[in-house]
Amino acid sequence: MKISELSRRTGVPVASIKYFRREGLLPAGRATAARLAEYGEEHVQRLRLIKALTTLGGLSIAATRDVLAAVDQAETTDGTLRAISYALPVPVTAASAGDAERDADAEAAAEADVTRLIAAMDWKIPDTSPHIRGLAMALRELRRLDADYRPERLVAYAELAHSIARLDLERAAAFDDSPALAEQAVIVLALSGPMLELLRRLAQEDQVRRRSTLDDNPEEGPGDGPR
Amino acid sequence: MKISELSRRTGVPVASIKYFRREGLLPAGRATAARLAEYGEEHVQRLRLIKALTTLGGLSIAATRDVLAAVDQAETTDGTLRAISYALPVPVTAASAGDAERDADAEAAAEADVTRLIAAMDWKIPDTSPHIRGLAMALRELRRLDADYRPERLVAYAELAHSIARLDLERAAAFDDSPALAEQAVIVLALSGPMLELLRRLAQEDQVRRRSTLDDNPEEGPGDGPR
DNA sequence: CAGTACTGGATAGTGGCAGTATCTTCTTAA
DNA sequence: TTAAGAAGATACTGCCACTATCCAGTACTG
Repeated sequence: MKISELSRRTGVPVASIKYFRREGLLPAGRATAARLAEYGEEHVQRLRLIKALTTLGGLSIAATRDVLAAVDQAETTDGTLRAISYALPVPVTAASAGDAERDADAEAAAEADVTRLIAAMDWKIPDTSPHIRGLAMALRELRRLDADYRPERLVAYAELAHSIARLDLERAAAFDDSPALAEQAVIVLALSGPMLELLRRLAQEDQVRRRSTLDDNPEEGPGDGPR
Repeated sequence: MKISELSRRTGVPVASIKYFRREGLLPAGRATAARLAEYGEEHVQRLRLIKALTTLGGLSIAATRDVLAAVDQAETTDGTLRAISYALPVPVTAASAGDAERDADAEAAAEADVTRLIAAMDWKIPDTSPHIRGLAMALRELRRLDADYRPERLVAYAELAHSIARLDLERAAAFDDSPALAEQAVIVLALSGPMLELLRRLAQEDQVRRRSTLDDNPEEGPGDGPR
């Protein structure tokens, strides 16, 4: 199909398709002449994925390129999963300069907290993981706001995060050895977050409403509570 | 204190402090003369909160202003919680035009799925909640990618989201009737998400690594699994 | 009490990002 | 053979989050 039809099928303007090609998110079409190319279903699917990663996943164009590169280089199942896991940008990277006084101290303390949490959860994660630094920075910032995010508190969240990750990986593993693995894996790894965030917001809304009406009854009605 | 000291204490450039004032995120200092003002600890704290909401929470300046306005208008505990819950921006708002054919159909079907999910979870949420539309749009997009996010699948995530929301609200409720309630509430409601996302990514990393080494052992070691 | 440094406020400028538009050269179907 | 696209290169736009400059007014300094 021509680029105009690709545009029509996906709803992405021609100029944007060209832009994605320039930025390396979309492979070129099969050239049929010096100045003509043919696009196929894989381009349609790729554009859908690009849109999902950017609008739902909130990824930048640059991050999307990196993630898609990992998808394309998929060799083994594990390698694919790992590559995608690292290609995804770490939310919360840059923090502030702050008053810089004992920044190093606070940073080190926060990182130690994270290390302890990881040990408590029995997670196997290399010290070099960017997520460790990200979480440490987040905790430092929260601590500065007098928010109570001590490790004991965090464990409850960590256990829920663990359950979510298990659900995610189960879903990704279902596509093991399928050619669609890499694509489904990136969907699961990159888009579960935003979806979960929406569910969390809905659940929060419910909790807030319950407080409003029952007010001083922290217990719940029938039919809820996981497990 | 003068603006320069406020800047030094918080690490925020003077020009940015002025910018935040202009945008209504930061109240003006107490005027001591026609062209001089005095800032206090509340300004320091407010700047910390602004930084946390923008860098950790990923909120835009406009969204931060709205959230802070809700914090400042805090009257009752419940009102505060509700105002903040609605002031937070909905991730995933704008979607695509797409091929527009049966967009309306798909949209309606997705929204029905969400309604069914909410009923199944026994959540009390008004039909007008922006999160419902947001989730519906997210599901439609995922469905288009052939990702398996049927309601049955979603329930498992929803239950976990419910648990998280309960943890969050418990923490916020601990500050009930405290003058810091609104502030702590906004921290809990707005910043739990990013923190959880980091934890989820760490947990994902662990799961991926476990697959790599044990490969075909989906069961786990000791010390994990929530409840 | 002059000089300098600093202040709050208004306004203008900057840099990055994600597209969007234009221009030129080519291809092809009517 | 000519008008309607197509492909690619390059330039432009709009938004956002700052950042810099300018101005009149204040305050410490010696």
